[in-house]
Amino acid sequence: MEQADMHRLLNFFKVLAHESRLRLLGFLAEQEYSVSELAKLMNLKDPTVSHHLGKFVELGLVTMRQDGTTHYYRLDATALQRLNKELLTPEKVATFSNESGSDDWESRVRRAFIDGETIKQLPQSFKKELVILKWLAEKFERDRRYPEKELNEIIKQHHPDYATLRRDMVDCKFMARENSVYWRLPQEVTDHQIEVLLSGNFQDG
Amino acid sequence: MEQADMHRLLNFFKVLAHESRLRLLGFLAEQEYSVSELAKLMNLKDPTVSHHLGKFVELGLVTMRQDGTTHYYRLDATALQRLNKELLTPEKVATFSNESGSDDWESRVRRAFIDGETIKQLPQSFKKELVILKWLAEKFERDRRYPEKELNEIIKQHHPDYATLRRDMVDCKFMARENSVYWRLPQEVTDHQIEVLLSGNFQDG
DNA sequence: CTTCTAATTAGATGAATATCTAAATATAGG
DNA sequence: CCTATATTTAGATATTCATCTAATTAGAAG
Repeated sequence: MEQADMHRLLNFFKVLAHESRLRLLGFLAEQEYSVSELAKLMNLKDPTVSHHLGKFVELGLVTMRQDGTTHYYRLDATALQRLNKELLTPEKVATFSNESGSDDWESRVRRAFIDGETIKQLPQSFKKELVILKWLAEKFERDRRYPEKELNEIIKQHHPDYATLRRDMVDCKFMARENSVYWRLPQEVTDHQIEVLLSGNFQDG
Repeated sequence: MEQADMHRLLNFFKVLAHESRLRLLGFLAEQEYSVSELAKLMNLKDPTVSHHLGKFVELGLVTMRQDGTTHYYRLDATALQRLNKELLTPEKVATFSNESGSDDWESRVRRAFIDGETIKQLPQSFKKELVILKWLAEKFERDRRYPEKELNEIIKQHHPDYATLRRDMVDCKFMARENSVYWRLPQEVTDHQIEVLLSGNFQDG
C-alpha cells in the first residue's frame, strides 16, 4: 500500500517536473487546444506535444475529446486539486521509506537499524545506540555468567564488531564484567547509568 | 511573477521527482539521521546521499544540525505543507503559459490579433494595442539589457513593424531606453503610465 | 478506393542528472 | 601537529528522458 502510493506520487512528480509540461498545463488551464495548436504555441513539434499530453492523460490530469481527426485536450481542474490535496501529507511521506510505522520512537529506531536478528549498522547517535544495546542485552539471560568467548559469539550473531558492542554494553552498565566473565545487570542499574550518561549530552528526539 | 512562481514550482517538482529522494524523505519524516546512516539504510554511497540532501536543504524542505563532524538532517514538516498548499492551485497553473486568462476581454483580444507567436495585425484601438504590447513585453526578460538591434530582431519575430512597436512599448513604459539600450520596466511603472494614458482617452471596449 | 490532414508510434540523438570514485575539508582527540 | 572520522566537493560515467524525423494509423471528403 505504501509503495503503491509512493510510486503514484513519484509518477505525478515526474510528469510535472518539466518546463514544457508545466507550460502546456498553463495553456490547457484556460481552454481546450488541439495538438497542433499547442505545438505552434510552444514552438515544439506535434509528436513532442502528443507525447507530453499522453503523460497527462495517463495521470488523469487532462482529458481528450475527438472531433474528426482533431483531438482537443483540456485540463481537469478537479483532478489537479484532488491530487494536490490527497498526495502530499506528512503522514504519507513518512511511509515512503517502507520502514514505516506509526509506533513510538524506539520501535522506529529498531526498525531502522535492525533487520531480523542482525544489526544492519551501528547508529552514530548515542541515544539511538542505546536502543540497539537494549535490544542486544535482551539476548542474554539474567542471573547467568558468560565467559568472554561465549559472549563474543552471541554478539557476532547480530553484528561483526563484537568488540565495540561488548565495550559499550559494559560502559552503559547493561552488563558487568570480572575476570573475563560477564553477566547482565539489573534494570535499575542500567537505567541509572544511562541517565548519568545522557545528562551531559542533549541530542535529538 | 508568473515566471518566478513557475520556476519555483518546477524546481520543487524536479527535486521530488526521484525515487531515492522520496524514500529519503520517508526516513527523514520519522526522525533525524546522519548522512552515513541514511547511506547505509538506502544502499547508496555517502556522496550520493549528501547530494540529495543538499537539494532538499536548498528547497527549505529539510534542515541540518551539526554535532561534531556529524550532520543530522530532518524534515521540516511545516515547509512541506506550505509548499504543497501554496504552489499548485489552478489559478497559478493558468499563469504558466503567460497567455493568461480564462475567457475575459484580454484573452479575446489576444486570440483575435495574435496567432501563435505572430501578431496578425496591429489593433486600431489604443486599449487593444495595450493588450498586444503587454503580450509582446513578456517576450523580454526583466533585469536584462537589450541593445536596440537585438530588441528589433525579437520584435520582428512577432511583427514586421518593429519601429512602431518599439516606440509604443517605450511610450507606455513597458520598456525604458538609454543610449540605444533597452530594458523592461517594473510592473508598477507600466501600470501607472497606462492609467495616466487611459485617463484622457476613453475609447471602445 | 484514393487522397488529404491530424495524430500517434517508432526509433534515433542529445541533454540532464543520479551515482560512483577520488580528493578536499572540517572536526575531535592524542 | 598528526591521525582518524564524517561530510562535502570535483570529476567521470551511465541512465533516463525530451525532442526530433520518419513512418504509421485514423478520419473525412472527393
